[in-house]
Amino acid sequence: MSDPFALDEDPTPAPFTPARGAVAAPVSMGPPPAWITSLNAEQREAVETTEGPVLVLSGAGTGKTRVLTARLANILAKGLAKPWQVLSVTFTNRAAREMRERVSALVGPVAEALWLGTFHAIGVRILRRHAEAVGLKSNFTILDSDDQLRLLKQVMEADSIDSKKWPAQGLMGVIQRWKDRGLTPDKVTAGEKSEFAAGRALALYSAYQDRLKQLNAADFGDLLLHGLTIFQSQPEVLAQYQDQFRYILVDEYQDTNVAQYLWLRLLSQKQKNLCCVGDDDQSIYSWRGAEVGNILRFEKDFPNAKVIRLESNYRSTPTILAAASHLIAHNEDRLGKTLRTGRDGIEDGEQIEVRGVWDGAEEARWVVEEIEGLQRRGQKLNNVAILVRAGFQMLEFEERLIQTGVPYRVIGGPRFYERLEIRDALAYLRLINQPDDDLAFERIVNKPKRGIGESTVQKLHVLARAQNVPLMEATLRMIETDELRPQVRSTLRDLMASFARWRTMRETLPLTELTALVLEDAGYLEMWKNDKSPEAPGRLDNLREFATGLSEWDSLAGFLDHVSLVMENEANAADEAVSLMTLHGAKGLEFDAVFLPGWEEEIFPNRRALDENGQAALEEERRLAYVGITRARQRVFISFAANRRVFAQWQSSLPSRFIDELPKENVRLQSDAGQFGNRGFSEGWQSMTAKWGNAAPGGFSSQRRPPVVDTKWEVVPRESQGGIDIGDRVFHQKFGYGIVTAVDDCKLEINFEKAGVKRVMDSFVTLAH
DNA sequence: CGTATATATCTTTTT
DNA sequence: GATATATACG
Repeated sequence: MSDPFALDEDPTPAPFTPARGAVAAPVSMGPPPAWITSLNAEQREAVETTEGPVLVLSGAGTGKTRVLTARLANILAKGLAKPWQVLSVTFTNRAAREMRERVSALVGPVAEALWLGTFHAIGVRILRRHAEAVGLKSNFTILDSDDQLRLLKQVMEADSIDSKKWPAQGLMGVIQRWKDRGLTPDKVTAGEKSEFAAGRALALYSAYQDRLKQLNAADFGDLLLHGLTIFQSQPEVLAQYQDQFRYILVDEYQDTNVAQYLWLRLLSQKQKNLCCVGDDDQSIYSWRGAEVGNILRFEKDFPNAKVIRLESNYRSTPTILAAASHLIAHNEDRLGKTLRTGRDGIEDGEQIEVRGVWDGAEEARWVVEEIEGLQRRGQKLNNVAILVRAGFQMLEFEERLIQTGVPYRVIGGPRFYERLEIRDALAYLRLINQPDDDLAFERIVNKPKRGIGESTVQKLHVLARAQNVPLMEATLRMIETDELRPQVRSTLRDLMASFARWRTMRETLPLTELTALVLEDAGYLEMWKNDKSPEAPGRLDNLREFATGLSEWDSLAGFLDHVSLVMENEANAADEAVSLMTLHGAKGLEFDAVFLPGWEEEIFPNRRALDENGQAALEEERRLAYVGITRARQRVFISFAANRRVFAQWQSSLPSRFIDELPKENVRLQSDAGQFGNRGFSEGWQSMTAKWGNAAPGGFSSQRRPPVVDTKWEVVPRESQGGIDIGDRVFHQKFGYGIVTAVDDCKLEINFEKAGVKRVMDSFVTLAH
């Protein structure tokens, strides 16, 4: 471990060889390459200002990725640094992958040797080399949030804290926030004490960290936090990295948290060649500890920093830009930036479609119909996306897309590695890789059923704690005693022997075969073969797929890292398909046409977010809306439903306030009159929108003239919905009969006979007699 | 020790 | 409506 920078980990040939003709020799003469000359003045400045701190404020669609890749290519092509002397951090694996591909296209395979990856991936790479400095072994396990939660529950139980009153999830949040801010237990000050468990959160945090060390494991936050600790406690290690990284680039800087900021600042302190690219209007991760303030702090910490603004948008039509700008202007807390179109003589483009529908199914039907319409006019489905606020909204669209046979892919959906059978298989592999992994041990001791019940595991726990050893070691000791029933004892002995055998085979057998053998030997495959449930065959398929996929890996440790860090499924982008994903997942992407369903109060802006964080959360939700709109090059379709099923219950909903915040002249509002039978939905919806629009400050209804409904707009007489009072018996299409218990302007609270208490717009009910 | 039934909680967003 | 945990019973 003498030289952490030994080249053996850098798969680069020692001499720097430029790509096949792509780039001239280092310190090139002659005209600059096309990927520089094709940039506009600001972009070019951002690329060519290589020395000193640079902050690039780049609005949506202003060519941010282009600048980043050109900057990397420029540094390499000019020979300012070797690829392994350049550190480039992103937030998502997808962004990292894309950047590597694009830099490779410019400068060739040398790009492979760049330190390019997510904060977490880079963090792991560094931590594996210096694990001992924080009490871990180099082969430590990375825990996912599931393991993390189980571990926290154990820690709480050991401290006999009532998990009913204090859910472990809450503690996880508290600890995560501390870690996001770079606080190890010893740095949490008295003033930071959390409410959790009557102020015992800090003690629990401490205990949790101790347990992690025992398990030789780290959670996500640790990947960076430990790095910080190492840098702060071992100046010589820090100095090595400071010398190594001559240039540092950061993507999506607005989403860095304090820990990441400190990490960056330490690493760049010496050379000060730090380039951060971000957009405060696209900051959508404050719930994960992101601090937009890091953008402001940048200029303070690096007083001579050059600030470059990219405001020319090359992506969207002027209509879309205008709508997005108008919406985001409702935020008070922003640096202020004007996006203008970067292309001359471009047409305004189609108006934004806003559509109100009856319920979620209707919405899905409309969206897919529109998609088919676009497709008929030659639109490639790869360039169409449906962006939802939250994962649960995807289901309805999936169903409809399947029904109609429109191909789609879910991005960031239910993850392969999170399936139960895959997690079981992974637990076996983890235990082979790292015998201290008690969480994995507990998961599989009795899977398949071996007659090892809770009481046996308890005995093992007691011994493990008494002797301060991992469960696997405790088991080995226990089977030497006669404390266990003979049958249990021999089962465990067999299991331990199996693991010993597998561990020796690990060296010689390819991973695919090793996995197949382990699962077969353990009886795990047998278990699913005998399972009569309908999903069992699918699980076996998944396990087969899992084993096959392992053939790409030659090291078990490397694969396990991949699983922990790159939880996403590799989408087969080759096929033409509509993308379905969350708004968060869509950041950094662009499409010709974008569908934004579910623009309803409670859903978007999300109520829980508002409950927790009030005004700040509202602004973040609005930024999310801004991100959604600005993903589109040509068309934006926004929709909202009057009724939605949440859990198993129907709820009525109001259009999102964000709809009101769109500029009237760029919007085409549609409501299909007559489509809802004669019960007058469209009438009700019009009156609802009109009234609600009037009530909302800055609303558009008073000014705008939508083609479809405008004429009836102001005409709907107030009395037509009025006349309903407390105590009236009313009828609602979905909820049935009920009694009105409260009236708040046009909103009613009704106690339905079947559906319980609901809040409903008055226009959706009729008086019953 | 294993299985069956009841129940509570879940749906904000991700590495 | 689905899944994970709690409880009772065999």
